Amino acid sequence: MAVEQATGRVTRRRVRTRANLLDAAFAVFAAKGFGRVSIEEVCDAAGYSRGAFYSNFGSLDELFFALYRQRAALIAEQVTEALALDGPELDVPASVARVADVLLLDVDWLLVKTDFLVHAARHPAVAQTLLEHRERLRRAIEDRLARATGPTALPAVLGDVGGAARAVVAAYDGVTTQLLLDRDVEHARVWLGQLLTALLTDGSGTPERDPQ
Amino acid sequence: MAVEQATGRVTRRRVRTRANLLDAAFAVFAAKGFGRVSIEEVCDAAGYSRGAFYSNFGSLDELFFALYRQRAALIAEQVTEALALDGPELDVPASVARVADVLLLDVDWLLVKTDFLVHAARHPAVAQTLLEHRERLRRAIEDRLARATGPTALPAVLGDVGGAARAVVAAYDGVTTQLLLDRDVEHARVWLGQLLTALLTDGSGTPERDPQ
DNA sequence: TGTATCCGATACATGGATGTATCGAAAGTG
DNA sequence: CACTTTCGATACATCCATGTATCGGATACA
Repeated sequence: MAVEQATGRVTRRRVRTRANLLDAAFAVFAAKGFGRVSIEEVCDAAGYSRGAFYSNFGSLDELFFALYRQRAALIAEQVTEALALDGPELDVPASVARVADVLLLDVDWLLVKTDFLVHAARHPAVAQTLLEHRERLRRAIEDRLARATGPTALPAVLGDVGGAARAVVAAYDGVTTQLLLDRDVEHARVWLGQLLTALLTDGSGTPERDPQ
Repeated sequence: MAVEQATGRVTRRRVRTRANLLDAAFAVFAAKGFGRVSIEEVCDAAGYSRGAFYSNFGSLDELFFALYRQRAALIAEQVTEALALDGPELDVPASVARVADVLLLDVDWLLVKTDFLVHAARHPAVAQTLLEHRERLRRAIEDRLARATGPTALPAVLGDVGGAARAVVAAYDGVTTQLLLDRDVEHARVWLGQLLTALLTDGSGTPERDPQ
């Protein structure tokens, strides 16, 4: 079983093999999909035996969850970084381009993420975690939008800034779905750009601003 | 293996068991997810033994594919029907409401559909089929939009009517993703409505029309 | 460097899923 | 109502994945 050492030694070797297992798992999951992967396949890919696995994780589910957390945190960090590059002014096309680069670059990640989504959809506790993660992302977008636009700057049908932020997430999810099928990253990028521009502006191609 | 009888008798019993297997498969797949389901589970749910399965299908993949085709055709039919209820005038809220009823009503179907998506994402031949299916759906929406709006009636950022239709599909996919996690069908419906209204209009809340 | 602890490899037992071969029963055909 | 064909149940052999127990080598620490 997975060792929960509350106060044991923190072995250097352990964190290395754990990281290796996670990396290998990412590749294997991306290639074959969670649910079509055996523990042994992950171990083979990482160059370990199953003993190593059971010493670090209790089950494939646990590994999958850890993998998702690791990678999602990485992406979230990169998104935050990309948004921080903006000045106080919100340059929609530029922001979108940078964020889209981060979010749509790695199709393997999208595959694993979708696997995780459909897994979460059937496990309420996991779904809760994922919802909270999405909530944080949404809030980051919301803050960014609020910082640069006035209360009346967005199309009224979306409601407040929160609605706009949720629309951004929905657009991202929608583009992702198509991208998973056609694998055309470049097209997905420009398409996401168009979509977000349409959602965040009045249709003239530039975002509405406060009446000065 | 699955019997391919080019010119045999068309047994009545056969079609019945096949249909029963498909129905049972839908329930089991929705509950546990493709990839976590064994052939025997499907047979148990349907009240047959594995002999019946192998007499009708060659593999779980084959059954899954048949299941998707069956249900997708059903949904497509209902969508077409819902769109046909419109008069020549395009009443965006009304159309959206009817179509959303069809598309978002059954969370079980969304689960199976997403399973199929992620399966297709890793099997190019399957992806091709799914892309073609989506293409047909998109075209139906496009026709419907073109019938009721003029060339300049939609926000310019989306490009032509084709772009608008793709935006509709993307919005649907995006809302679906969220719905899978929070399971709030009612909220998803109004949310999809808002989103589509925002995409298909100039932001005033009513669709643009040809200048008369 | 000694040594106590930890980590991961190996071997084993078990359960479950798969595919096939065979046979009795059901359903279509004349 | 024969009787031929098809369908699906049962039994069997095989394989693969899982989880656990054990043990030797690696690692941290004094």
